[in-house]
Amino acid sequence: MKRVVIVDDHPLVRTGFVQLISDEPDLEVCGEAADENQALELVARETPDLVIIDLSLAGGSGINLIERIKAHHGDVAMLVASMHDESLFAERVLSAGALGYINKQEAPTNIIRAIHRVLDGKVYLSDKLTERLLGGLSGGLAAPGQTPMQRLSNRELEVFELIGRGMTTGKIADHLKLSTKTIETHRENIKKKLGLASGQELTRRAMHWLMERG
Amino acid sequence: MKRVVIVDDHPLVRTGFVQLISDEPDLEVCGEAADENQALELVARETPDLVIIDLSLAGGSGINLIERIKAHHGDVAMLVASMHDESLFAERVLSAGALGYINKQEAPTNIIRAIHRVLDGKVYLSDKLTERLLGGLSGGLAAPGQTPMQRLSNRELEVFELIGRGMTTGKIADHLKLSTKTIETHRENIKKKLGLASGQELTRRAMHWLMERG
DNA sequence: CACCACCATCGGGGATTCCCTCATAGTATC
DNA sequence: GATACTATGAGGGAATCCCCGATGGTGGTG
Repeated sequence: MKRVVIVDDHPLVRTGFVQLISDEPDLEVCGEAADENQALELVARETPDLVIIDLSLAGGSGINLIERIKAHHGDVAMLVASMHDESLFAERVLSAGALGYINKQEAPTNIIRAIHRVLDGKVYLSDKLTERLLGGLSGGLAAPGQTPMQRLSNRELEVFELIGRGMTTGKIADHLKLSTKTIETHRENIKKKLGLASGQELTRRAMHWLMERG
Repeated sequence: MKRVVIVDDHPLVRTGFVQLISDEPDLEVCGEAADENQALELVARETPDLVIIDLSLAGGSGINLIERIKAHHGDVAMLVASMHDESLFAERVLSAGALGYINKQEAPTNIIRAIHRVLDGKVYLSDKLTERLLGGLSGGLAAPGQTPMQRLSNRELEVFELIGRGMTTGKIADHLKLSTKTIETHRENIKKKLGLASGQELTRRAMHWLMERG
């Protein structure tokens, strides 16, 4: 019998999880929390096998909670449930210490599957995202253990940063005194290295990256 | 015994509602729907006393659904449940035909209270919001220029949100079954109303806005 | 009712960007 | 030197951006 703790600031969603998990013969809910402090206290007291964490917690993005649980109870499995598009957060969530990322819109069957996979110590991501992440790695075998970001050349990083500042392709070309075509190529290469599907996503990613380092 | 239909694209939240409502002696759930079409068909077939509607439905902002239900079944009560901050949507929702607006973060007690009020044909809003709306009426009639965001029309708000999700113009047109040209015009008008200079800025603003409200 | 303001829906047309593919010179790395 | 990566650029078709304008609908206001 695996014991599960649920962290979500929406009572309705918590109830949904409890119902879903209670229907499984090998799972039981041993506690609910609505915020970060409650969650930490609960995990310390109950020492559950799994913690399900909502990303959009009020106050403290959820990622922080993952890191703190990881630090104090390294052996507990964590599954993140979010309503955001995964592509934005999945990597950060994994590197913070969680084992899986699932969207709340998913069918209950998939949620259950994710829970079981994570309890087995395996990573769970949607097929689409797994594809994307693995694709990014296989694209360049040259630099194995590196972050996708670290694989960017200096020039590419420079362009990436300017994109994050909201500059258009033309402005960047102007600013760096290069051809528009060159910037377009850089954009393509960056997208390839980071495993991004569209220019919009590139802009999005660049912005987020900039925000994290002031 | 009052009969309730639930419209929400998150299975977990639906389960939560069902649980919550089943615990009330005078309420029962007579159907669930995950999108607009299912919802309309269900309401026509079951003729419930109350429809609980999630605002952030995938495809057709929920406001549209309210209007269509109002048009075809004017006598059914509608309560909107959202995870968004009420201030932006409450007025739109009421003028579209719903009787109440509640945040999913609310305690179950409050949700039940809202359901009962709306079933009685009365308006339900949070204390804070009631205050604000009434205050707005009595205090200054200069109600017009509130937040720039509030000056967006329903459709524009819908497009804005999809932009924030990273959808391209084409995807949005496809998603809403509209011409690309229409979406382009909406983008232009949004930019004008929010005082944005470029499409990049529009994307940026839309993303930020989305992140702040989960 | 007539009028006006706004809304939602489309189109034209030129400038720009996107996206994919290819190419060349320089520079490491081995 | 051979091989890889980097930085620079081009070609071309599709899509988008951004400035116009247009139509029908709806909601108020005199």
